[in-house]
Amino acid sequence: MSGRPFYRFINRRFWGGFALGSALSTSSCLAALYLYDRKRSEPEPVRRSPFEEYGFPESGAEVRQYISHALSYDQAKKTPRWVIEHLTKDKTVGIADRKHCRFKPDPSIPEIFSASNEDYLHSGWSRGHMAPAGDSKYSTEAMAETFYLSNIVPQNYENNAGFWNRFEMYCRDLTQRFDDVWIVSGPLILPTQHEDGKKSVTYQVIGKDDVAVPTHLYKVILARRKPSGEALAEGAFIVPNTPISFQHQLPEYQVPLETLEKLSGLVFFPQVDKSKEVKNICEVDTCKLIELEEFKLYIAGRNMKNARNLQKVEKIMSELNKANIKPDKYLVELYEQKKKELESSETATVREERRG
DNA sequence: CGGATATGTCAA
DNA sequence: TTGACATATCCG
Repeated sequence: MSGRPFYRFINRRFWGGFALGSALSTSSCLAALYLYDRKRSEPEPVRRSPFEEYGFPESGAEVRQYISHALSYDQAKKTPRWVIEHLTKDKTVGIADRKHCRFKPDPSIPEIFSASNEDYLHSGWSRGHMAPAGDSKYSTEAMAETFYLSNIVPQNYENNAGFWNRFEMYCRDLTQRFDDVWIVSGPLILPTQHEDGKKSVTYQVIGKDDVAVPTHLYKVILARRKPSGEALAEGAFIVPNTPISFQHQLPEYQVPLETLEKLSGLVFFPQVDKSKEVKNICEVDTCKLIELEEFKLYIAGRNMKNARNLQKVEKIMSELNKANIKPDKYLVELYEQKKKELESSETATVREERRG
């Protein structure tokens, strides 16, 4: 159950009527305005959610809640302002599969404020998740909701598949060492300085809906170990929306939380008691993303599982060899297994063809 | 894991 | 004929 708040519906009817000089009487307009104002001064309380423990980045703002995440939406930019998720170990495992998911407009957002898939098609930008699909493997419904375009921003392909992807993997891996991990992700459009020293904010927009292309993406991480009473671990990161090579390390992009708050206009985790000690996640944990070799092996493993013929299988191995990467035990086992599987099925089809 | 794109199916 | 949806193939 969601949809647009009643006051906004009234508001749009009112202004529509006003512009047309239409049948709406003065009194009904005033009544509409009264309802609008009254509704604004008494906002509906948001549904209780596990995210409230340490507060949303904006209080009093309209918050959309899903199974696995919640977000605040920017109706002009057609992207989220921020997306918050509560990540635990058990949410990252399960049978939900992104191959069965599709990007689609969020049904709870009015069409005129929504991006569409066409906006992204051939735009030169990929559809980048803020709450990652891979964080919701425990639930097909939750994963499907991460594909709503309200959770998506235009993102550089290479950044999305590379550095940001590895960043997300690191966040998931945090659940191996912390019981609760809260993550806020979102886009930033930062000013640029020109040759004359003047600064301005400019950004590309794509598609008929003018979806705003962010210059940067951010993540704020808050992590907690449960029984210990140990200090919370926190980190804020600002990552440019451009290709980032494997030579760059995550801590290069860490900023003081206050810096990100100033740039974004948001207060993150307002209910965290700042008088208590809060530690830097990069000091308490590694902040180390997986490296080139491990990453390529991982990709090769995925491709190996999906391989449909022997030619593909051999190609995966030869390309690793070309990149001078030695297959690990896991991949070799996968390779042998796949080869056996495909050989038997191919001889079976040959037999069938002879019969037919 | 993160994506794009081309083509096919089926019902309105 | 079109749009929603699925499948196949490609890439890092």
